[in-house]
Amino acid sequence: MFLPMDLVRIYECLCDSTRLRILALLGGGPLCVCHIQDILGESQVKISKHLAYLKTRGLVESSREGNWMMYSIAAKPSPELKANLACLQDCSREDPVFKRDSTKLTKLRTRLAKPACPCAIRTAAKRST
Amino acid sequence: MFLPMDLVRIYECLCDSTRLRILALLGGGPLCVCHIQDILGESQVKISKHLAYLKTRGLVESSREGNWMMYSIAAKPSPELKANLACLQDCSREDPVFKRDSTKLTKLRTRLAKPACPCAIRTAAKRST
DNA sequence: AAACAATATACCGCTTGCGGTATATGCCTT
DNA sequence: AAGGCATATACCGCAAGCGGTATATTGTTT
Repeated sequence: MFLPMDLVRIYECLCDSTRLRILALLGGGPLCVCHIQDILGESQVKISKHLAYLKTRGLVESSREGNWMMYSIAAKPSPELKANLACLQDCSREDPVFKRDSTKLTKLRTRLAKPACPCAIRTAAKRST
Repeated sequence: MFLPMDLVRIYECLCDSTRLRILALLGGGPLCVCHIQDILGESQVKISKHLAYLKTRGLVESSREGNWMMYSIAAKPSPELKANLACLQDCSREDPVFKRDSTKLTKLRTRLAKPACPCAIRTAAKRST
């Protein structure tokens, strides 16, 4: 009665569209919170809380980088997690929302020579005014 | 913002252990409610409600067979559903709970020459006393 | 038509999730 | 040390899920 729980925990993480989008993004490598926030166009709290949710369930890890928090897919995913993330990447390939997100991400990445934070950009913009 | 919904709907179905077990069982072919009920050892209401849940979201279909209701995986599953069910079957291969369920199922199947309902057996047992 | 068997639904209480506003924390710059 | 930026947490209200008891529904048997 108790071992499908690992799987259930995973699926609980997957049954929210914001979290799906986050995971799809992180599939492409680590990101800081404000990156995610910018790409998804959602509030800071919302993103932060979903990240916390994912973290407590072990799908995601975080590390501080100065002022920013970098989030990434768990370094040592369980076989089930691995399988399901692969499945997600596969399913999301066709979807307009996921595609838009990933386009936004690549744009962001090219716009920034080094993978700095968009916050840096926002700050720069403010200063130049 | 709206198309990952198909995926979300699927994952919502997968994030309960009872539903996972049901889906894993149905992966092996159609079953009537009392089969499922017997194998999982859960109450009638519980099983029935989870089946209804799965049905409204299109993961599962039902057809009446005399007194029984036969449930089966959707005949024309979306690619996402197909992928995720395959993933589930894969993940469940190792799990003790799923294994126990499927063993119970094969026992049931061999015990019954034809795939009749366990209810028939229960009834017969009652009558013979 | 009456009783029964298999399944579904109504209602209830409890818990969890979700998103929002307000506020706290931690690091960095000046 | 003071202010600012990025992020996290507390609290709240609302909606949804889950499992239970009681009851309804539908088909079958006698």
